[in-house]
Parts: sequence; C-alpha cells; structure tokens
Amino acid sequence: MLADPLRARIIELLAEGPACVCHLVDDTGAKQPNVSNHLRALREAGLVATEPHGRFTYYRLLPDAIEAVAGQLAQLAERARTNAETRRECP
Amino acid sequence: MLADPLRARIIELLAEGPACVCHLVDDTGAKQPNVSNHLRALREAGLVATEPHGRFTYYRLLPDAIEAVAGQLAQLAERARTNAETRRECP
DNA sequence: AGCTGATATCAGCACAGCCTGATAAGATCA
DNA sequence: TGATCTTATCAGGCTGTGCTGATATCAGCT
Repeated sequence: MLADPLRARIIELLAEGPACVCHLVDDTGAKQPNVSNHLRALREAGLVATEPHGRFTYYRLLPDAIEAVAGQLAQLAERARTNAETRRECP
Repeated sequence: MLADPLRARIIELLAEGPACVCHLVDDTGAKQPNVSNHLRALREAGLVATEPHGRFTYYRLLPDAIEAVAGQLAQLAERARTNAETRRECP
C-alpha cells in the first residue's frame, strides 16, 4: 500500500499538512482521477481521512495508523534480534 | 516489497530465527521456486542475508534494514502530527 | 564417478492493479 | 436556474509481477 510511488508521494505531501485534491494533483503532476483513486485506497486502508470543506475536500494523514505500522516493524526487528541465534536445523 | 502476502509471511517466519529454504517451503506451503524467487527479491532489497551452510542455505533477517523502515515511518507520523494544523488553503 | 537431495534460474501464463478518457455528482456563484 | 469548478466514479487498455513446471547448479554421500 505504501510501496506505490504515487501513493508514497501523496503521503509525503500530506505529512506537510492537510491539503485538498487540487493541491495534490498540482504537486504530483498526475491526472485527477488517478489521484482520487489512490486517495480512496488510502482512505479505505484507514491511513487518511477526509474533511469536506465547501466544495473542496481536504485530506489529512492519520498519524496513529502510520505509527502503528512503524511499531509493528520495530517489533519485528526486535524479535529478529532476540532470535538471531536460534537457528532451526535441517534434518 | 513488504506488502506481498507471501513475502510478509516469510519475513514473519524469519523473525523467529534463521531458517533454511526447506523450512520456509514447508511452513508457507508455497512451491520451492516461488519461495526462492521471493528470497532473492528480499536479498536484493537488502532485507535478508544468506548463510550457506553445507548444502543448505540459511536465510536470516537483517534487523537494521527493518528498523530503518520503521524509523522512516515513525518520522513521517511525527511530521504529520506537527503539521496537522497547517492546512494549505485552496485559492 | 554416480546418485540423491537442496537451491537457483528460466520461460510462459495469468491476474491484479495502475493509468487514462469520459462522465456523473455536488457545491458555489451570477 | 444556469454556469462553473472540484471531486468521485466508471469502463477499458496495458504493464508489471507473482505463480508454476521444467531444468540447471551445487554439495555431500556411497
């Protein structure tokens, strides 16, 4: 989900503060439906939230969701470190 | 890279300690060439390392690489939190 | 050397997902 | 209400990539 280049760029931009779709379209250079589709994917994944504001739609990043992923990865690295010596032998 | 289901499973298994390909094939239920291909992708991405051991090949997770990704995400969440109120207005 | 078992590589197929153009829905203003 | 602007949705084409079967490579054993 975070791996797609355009989605990564969108997230990067949203980390600088909430922005509306037209900003994201301008800054990424991508077509509007494309950006909108990615925003929907991010919304359904719970990574961003919408704030309708007049006829504009502002999107903001949800830090908790990002931090949760970061936490899981950190935990994974921790586990790998503690179990670094428990190699399972092949019969 | 970490998003693919089988790759995520492999990484999960490697977090419990180094294992050889046959273990990963058994535990995931996937075909051997498939597992081998994913391991190559992970190796080229710098996420795992190989330890040839006789005719077996042990793979171990590189915690530093995982932790680096976790750090970047945490930093992203941090930025999003500090900039949560600096909404860019639409002209 | 010959055999067996573990791993890596390759070619081909199939499917998911991204991109685009057209269009619809909703809001604001004259 | 009509016009315009922003955003969302849809259908179609296309590329990337994961999966599989076959095969090659390599180590260890008899």
